[in-house]
Amino acid sequence: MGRTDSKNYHVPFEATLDVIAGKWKTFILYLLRRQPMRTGELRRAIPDITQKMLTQHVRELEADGVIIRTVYKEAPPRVEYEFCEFGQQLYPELASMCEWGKKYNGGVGAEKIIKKIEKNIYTTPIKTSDMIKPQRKFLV
Amino acid sequence: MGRTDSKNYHVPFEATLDVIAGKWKTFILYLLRRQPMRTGELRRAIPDITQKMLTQHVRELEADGVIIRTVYKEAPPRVEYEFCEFGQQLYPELASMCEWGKKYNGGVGAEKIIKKIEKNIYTTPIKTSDMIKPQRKFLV
DNA sequence: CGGGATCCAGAACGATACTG
DNA sequence: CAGTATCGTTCTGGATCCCG
Repeated sequence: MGRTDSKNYHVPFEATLDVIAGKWKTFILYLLRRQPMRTGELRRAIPDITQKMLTQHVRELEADGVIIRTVYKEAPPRVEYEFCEFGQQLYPELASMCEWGKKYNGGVGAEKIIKKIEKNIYTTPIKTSDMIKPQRKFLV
Repeated sequence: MGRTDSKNYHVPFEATLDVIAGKWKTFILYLLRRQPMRTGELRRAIPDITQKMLTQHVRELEADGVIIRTVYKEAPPRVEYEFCEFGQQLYPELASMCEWGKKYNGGVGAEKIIKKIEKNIYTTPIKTSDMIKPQRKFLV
């Protein structure tokens, strides 16, 4: 994201996704979760990220109120990034997503169910009368 | 996403994001959280979504092992989508993200911290000696 | 009714060169 | 060291038309 727009969301967690989605944002947030880091540290820690993308993503996270950027008036210039208080409230969400991500593991965790889909669903349509649809819930 | 690639993730929750990110995926998952729905129901429930995008997103979620697609051999054709067991394990993650999303609320929740950034950080660089850097943690 | 195929616009991302 | 500017590429999403 990056503020300026102010979108309308239809779903509660749409906003959350909008803030943390981006090719390198996950990595950046992950690295900053324990301690502040300066620009160069982040760049070296993230393989293949370019200076441009690092700056861009880190600025968007700042604009969204997740991290804080501190400029030290020194020579050579020094800039540090760290989670701010509002951003730290994301920790439970991130931790929670870690759990599922590990199960999924690039599709490995989903293999079983995918196989099941291929074998059963497409070849053997289920009769309506056979279907059980338990009510589910997970919250607002 | 949509399987076929098998990416390498550097961060545990990168995979989770990859699966649920997409312009309409949040909405689709949100609608399916309580009961199965057929294609037309989803399309009518999601304003402005096109047939193409609905099919595409729903198929990717299926390929990622999150939802199941059931085809009923009837006339006219009837197709239903619902969370599968593996996908249901995402519920806590989604619920968790709802919480932060509500606080954020399109930037409103972040307003305070943004104001603080604009006022303090840019104009008054903090002396290194003044900075307190508590160790943080949120999990692997 | 549900969905495939095409073509296209715009956003996201990347390579490179340059600045205080 | 950190960041800006420009340009090119790639990828996502959308319009439109057609099919069983």
